[in-house]
Amino acid sequence: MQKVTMLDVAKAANVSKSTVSQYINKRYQYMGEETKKRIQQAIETLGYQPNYLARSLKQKRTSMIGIIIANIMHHLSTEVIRAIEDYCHKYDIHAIICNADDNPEKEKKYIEMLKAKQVDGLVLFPTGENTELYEQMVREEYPIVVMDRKVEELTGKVPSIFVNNREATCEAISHLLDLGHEKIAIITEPLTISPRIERVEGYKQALRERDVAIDEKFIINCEKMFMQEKLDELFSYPEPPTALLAGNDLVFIEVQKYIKRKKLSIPNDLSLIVYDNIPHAEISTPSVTTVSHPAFEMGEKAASLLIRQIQKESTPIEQNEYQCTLIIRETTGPKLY
Amino acid sequence: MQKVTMLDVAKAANVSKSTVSQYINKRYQYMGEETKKRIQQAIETLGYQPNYLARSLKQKRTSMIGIIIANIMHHLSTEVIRAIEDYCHKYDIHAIICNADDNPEKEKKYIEMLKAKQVDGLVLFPTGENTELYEQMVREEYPIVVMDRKVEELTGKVPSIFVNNREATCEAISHLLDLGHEKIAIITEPLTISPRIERVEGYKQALRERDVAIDEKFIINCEKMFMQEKLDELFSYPEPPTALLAGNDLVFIEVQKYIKRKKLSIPNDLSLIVYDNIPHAEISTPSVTTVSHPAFEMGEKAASLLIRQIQKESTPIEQNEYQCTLIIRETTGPKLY
DNA sequence: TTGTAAGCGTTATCAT
DNA sequence: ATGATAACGCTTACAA
Repeated sequence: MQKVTMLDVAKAANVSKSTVSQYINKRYQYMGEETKKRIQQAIETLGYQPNYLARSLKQKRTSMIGIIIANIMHHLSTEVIRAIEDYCHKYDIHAIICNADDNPEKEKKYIEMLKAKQVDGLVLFPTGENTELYEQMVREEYPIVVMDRKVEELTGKVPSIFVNNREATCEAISHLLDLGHEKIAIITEPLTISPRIERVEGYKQALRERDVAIDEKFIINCEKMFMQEKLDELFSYPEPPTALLAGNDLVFIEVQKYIKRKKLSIPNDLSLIVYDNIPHAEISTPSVTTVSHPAFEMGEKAASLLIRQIQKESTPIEQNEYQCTLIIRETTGPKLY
Repeated sequence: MQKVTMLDVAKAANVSKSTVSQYINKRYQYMGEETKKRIQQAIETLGYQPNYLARSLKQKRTSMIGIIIANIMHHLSTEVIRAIEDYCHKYDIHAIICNADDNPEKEKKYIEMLKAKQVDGLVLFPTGENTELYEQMVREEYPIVVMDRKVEELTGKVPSIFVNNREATCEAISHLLDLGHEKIAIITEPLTISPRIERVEGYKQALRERDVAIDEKFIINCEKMFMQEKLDELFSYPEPPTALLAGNDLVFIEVQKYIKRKKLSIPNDLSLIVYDNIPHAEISTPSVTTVSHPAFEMGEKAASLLIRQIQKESTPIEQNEYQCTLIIRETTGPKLY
């Protein structure tokens, strides 16, 4: 295995380590043609591969960044990751992905691990629970970009990327109202993080703007494992909802299960909007009306902001707000039968 | 940022670097209680975090492995990755995922990059096109586990994990025959890698076993971008197929598009089986009959085989064949209307 | 144009 | 029980 070192190459080429190093790093300003050839020759015959570890240790940068994802199961996460990776690729930077699984312990562990591995910076979808750690990183001026979830210790202190949850949800609900729905429900996971709170706010705002009474029974916030029973309850009311907004893609799965179990016909029995990009929205039958993130742009922006920080360029500590858009498809379309 | 080093801790605690190192590595066989406390104290007040880079350089192991995925878009990939990560986690090993995107160039680049980063070993879903590189790794006795695709340079030389593509496909087609179908089509991507070839073989075998004529027109192997037109052609024959096997999850997407475009009703107009685990097979409507991989076990096995090699334990160079299973759901069920 | 040597932050081998 | 000191494989002044 990897045993051939730069010194071996140097010996084989009859030059010194440093000359080989120059060659490897393409700093052949004044290097003799002859020497280059000998070195290249030696590298090939020995099958030499530089040891990035050693280089990183010396250079104090690893050309790696970390991405701490709150929950990898969200499709948005994978899209953003992909965009970040693609962007980093251009800079020969490698991204290491860690899934905190909505668990602050894991988040902490991963952040510490990545820093120990000397990654040059972090894109963070925070759980929100590691206050001290966040503050410490801000103090250290460790390069960070925060995404998706607002946490007090970080907003205004590091570049951030959010979306217009409130407004986009408001627009979605307005669309349902336009279609004539009056009994509209919303179902989300517990209101522990900012996007969920903002989405419920947007829901209420839309109803208020149109003078539709807000019925708290139509607002469900619970863990996924309790959603089946909550949905049972919801639809057993005398006047059940005729439209439903699923607060994210994972919630949608629960809704789908319910729909299947009750053999509901969509959109005949129930109109449906799903928050978040979901993979088969377009091609499933019926196709799914969604509130969709510009995931690609968000990821690109995150990567560029992080890389700027790493390269010590002045980086505006701004909150970048991206616009989610309502994409109307068949689940809110005209009745099918 | 990270500037506090072991030496700083040593000074603060009034001991030497080596003592701190002992402490960090929990080798306090003979270490004084008093000393331990002082060191711990110093670590905390300084906020010291060990530099894994330096450690790895010295120890010649990084506690990282690489996973080269041929195509991350396959759901099987993500499941296997997840299983590998979980398993590695127990050994404090971190997995770095690289997506070769079915591109041999990228595969080569990533393999070389990962080796340069000194990862301790590789789980490889090979594209099959990097003959020399594969052979080189075998020569170097670099720890490797190969998955999913058989390539000549590697089989029999490194531990491998495959599935019974032929038999499982045969079973799937037999099921369709049992249901009374006689016009059964199969659609896959081009026959460039072993699993696809084996699946088509299984298809033919099933028909032969039941004395059903093989109609080459019913065997489609083409790039995804041409599938729509091929499907148009397929269903415009005088006697179009009444059942279809989609050769993997990505092909299924194309099939879904077609179904939607033609407003086919499944399984009334067409029975459907999809090879590969697909995420919503169970909860979509109609639920999808699949030939499903034991992805979790495969991933675990891969990880364990790799870790054994890394730890220099004797590792059997065997081909582990896992069994795919036919899971019958509604797309091959009785007609719905 | 190339070589010498110091250092990056650890671990590991000896001494003490 | 703890400390000196030499690696690990590379980069980078600076010297030649």
